[in-house]
Amino acid sequence: MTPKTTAQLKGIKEAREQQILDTACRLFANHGFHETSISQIAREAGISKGLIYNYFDSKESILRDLMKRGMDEMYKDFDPNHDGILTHDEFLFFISSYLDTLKENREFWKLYFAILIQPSVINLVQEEMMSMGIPVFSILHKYFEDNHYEDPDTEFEFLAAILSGLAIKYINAPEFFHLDKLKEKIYKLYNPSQK
Amino acid sequence: MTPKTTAQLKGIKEAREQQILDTACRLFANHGFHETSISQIAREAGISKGLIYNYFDSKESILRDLMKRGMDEMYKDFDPNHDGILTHDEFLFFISSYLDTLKENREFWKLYFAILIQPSVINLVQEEMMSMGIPVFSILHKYFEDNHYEDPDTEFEFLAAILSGLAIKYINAPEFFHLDKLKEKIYKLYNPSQK
Amino acid sequence: MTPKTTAQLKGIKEAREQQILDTACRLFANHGFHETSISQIAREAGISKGLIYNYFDSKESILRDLMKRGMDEMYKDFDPNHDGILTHDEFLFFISSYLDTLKENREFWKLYFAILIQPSVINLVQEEMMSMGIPVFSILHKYFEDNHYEDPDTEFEFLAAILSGLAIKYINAPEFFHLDKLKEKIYKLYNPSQK
Amino acid sequence: MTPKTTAQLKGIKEAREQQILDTACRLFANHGFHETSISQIAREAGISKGLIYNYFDSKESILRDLMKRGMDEMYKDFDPNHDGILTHDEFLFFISSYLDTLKENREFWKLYFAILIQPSVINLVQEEMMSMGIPVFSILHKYFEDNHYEDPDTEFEFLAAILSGLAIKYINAPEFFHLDKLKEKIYKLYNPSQK
DNA sequence: GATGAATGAGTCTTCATTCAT
DNA sequence: TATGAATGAAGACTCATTCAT
Repeated sequence: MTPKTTAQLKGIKEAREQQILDTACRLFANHGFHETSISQIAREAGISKGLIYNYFDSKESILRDLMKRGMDEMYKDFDPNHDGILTHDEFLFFISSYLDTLKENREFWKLYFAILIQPSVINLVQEEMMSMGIPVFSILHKYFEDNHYEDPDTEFEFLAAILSGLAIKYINAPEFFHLDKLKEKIYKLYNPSQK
Repeated sequence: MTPKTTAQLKGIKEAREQQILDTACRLFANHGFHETSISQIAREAGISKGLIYNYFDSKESILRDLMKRGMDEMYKDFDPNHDGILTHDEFLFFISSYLDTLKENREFWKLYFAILIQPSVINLVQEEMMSMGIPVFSILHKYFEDNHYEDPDTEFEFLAAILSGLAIKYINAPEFFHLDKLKEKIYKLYNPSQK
Repeated sequence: MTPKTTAQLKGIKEAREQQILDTACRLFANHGFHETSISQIAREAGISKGLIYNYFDSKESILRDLMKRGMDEMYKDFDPNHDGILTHDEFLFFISSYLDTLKENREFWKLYFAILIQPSVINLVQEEMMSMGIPVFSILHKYFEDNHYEDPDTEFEFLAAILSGLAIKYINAPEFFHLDKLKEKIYKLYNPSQK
Repeated sequence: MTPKTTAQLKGIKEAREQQILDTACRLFANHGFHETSISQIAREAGISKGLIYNYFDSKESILRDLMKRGMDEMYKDFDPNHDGILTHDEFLFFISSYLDTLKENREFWKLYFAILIQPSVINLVQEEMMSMGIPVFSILHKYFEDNHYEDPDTEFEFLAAILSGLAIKYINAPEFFHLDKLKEKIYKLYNPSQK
């Protein structure tokens, strides 16, 4: 009577979904969103074009899903006790895990920055990026205020630039960019004794 | 009556070419390369689609030309006496004029970073970017060596990250990014007294 | 425990079949044949896509079946004693029940006329329509001959036009078309005293 | 300097546009709107798919154009002096030219009724059909009022049904439908002496 | 019998590029 | 030189139909 069990179906669906997202992330990141075709994703994921539309409403929605999951992953180590306040240790821990995630999720970061830059694409995922990004930014900003930095605005902007710059450089040439040493340098920069 | 002189013709040709490049730069930067059509460039430049192909072989070649000219412009203030060596003042001047050019040529920089990030597009302009970029990078690196920085590699990578990061942040939100104050902060960072 | 009897199974099958046909009729009539998808029929009938193919060979065969059943229903009141001859009363009764069925089976009629008009679709159901339609037409024609109308051909054509026209108008705007009054008008038209 | 003259271009454009409309009308009428593909129109018009989009924004807009032109043509003989009032002669003339146009523009009428019936299509051209249809209907209705028919509403509905019915029958089987004789019959019907 | 994941051909539409004038 | 009509390949998306379970 009953065809495939619910559990079986759920398993298949989740595996397929992840398979599509992984392939799409890699292709979007390396070739661009508009430059990657659904056919290409299907081909590389080893499935048919049509099947993709059983799992996602549109090419855009794949991107949105990708961003949403990436953002969740990206900020999971941020402000660990979720009190909206960053201690110095939490601040350093954030920087450290940010640099670590660059290594671990290079493909996502490539995608993230490619999208950040393309107005035609950013509009598609603005909501996803904003919902995560804004709280992080404001907590970081607050950190500089709370710690009595002379010019918290500029400090925040500077840190944001460094973090973006490191990311963009590393994702494009990981073999020439030594994150561990750079991490140390940043640590020194934000060591209270030298503030 | 009198047929135009060769010089006149050349003048017209160059003007048209520049007109096409300017329009293309603006559109590529604001809407993306693949999202900008030749028709759109023609329309906004006030000429016909066909005419563009009298000046450029293809859409790609417009992009290549654009990058080539942009790079020339971008590094024209670098190492002013072309001795391959950067004095401290020349170093600061480079940073300063780099930040200035971000303001003046925001459109080009938008394009530059969008392209930098997409390997599939970068291949089209790799030659142009390399031929200009490598000497700059090696001279900067040499600066840190010559000035006996502890770890010139890391210093260079860090500076490169800062400059890229500033650019990418400023490009995307110029109203929230205060380049003048950031310039000061960087100056302090590289002030010998604090090395 | 006891496996279902053949009769029970047959009952289920017929119920399912009717359920599919009803849903399909409603959707085909309201959205068009090509605009209605098998998924939609399945969803609205509360069954799975695949199951439809246990009952019908194809989407087209659903339409064919629908037309066949509709035609049967449509002419069941025609020439009640099946003698191939229409008395005046039978003639009026036919007109009356035709108008009544427009009200009762508006959905089917919508479908019928939509199909009637599209030769490319009519081919799919031609056989069904012909096998029912032709006898009706010839009996009607005979009625005008038997009753010594001046020009039976034209009379028949005229009546056919009226009946089709009433249908098409009523189907599309039942709230603006008053079948009862129109029925009276037609009755008068065919009242022998005014022939 | 100047490429093709303006006149030449205009000539080409108009010819092409008409060529596309003619082909589309024939195909839409005979196979249905949704069932006709742009490729098919292009193929039968002897041009490329892409070219169609130089002349029309979309498949829908072809249909809209078609309806608009057809409506204009269709009502050009209606209420010739445009005073909003139909004399008896104008009334008969309208019926006569309506029947004539059925012969002359059979393809358009096929399209018109096919569309009238399909809810999925009628929405696309509602505006075009309403803008012409409503004034005509109200003037016809007024004719029956002005001429003191017992029940103008029913008279109007009846006439509308006859005209639609004649059309639908004729366009589907012109060889079996004798418009001239039917015209005479209708004339008699509306001859004042028999009112 | 019943399910729904999977397929792939087909649809509308866009656009870089060519070419007659 | 300059135009824009014309082409055709490619893209996102839909859907009838199949089939393993």
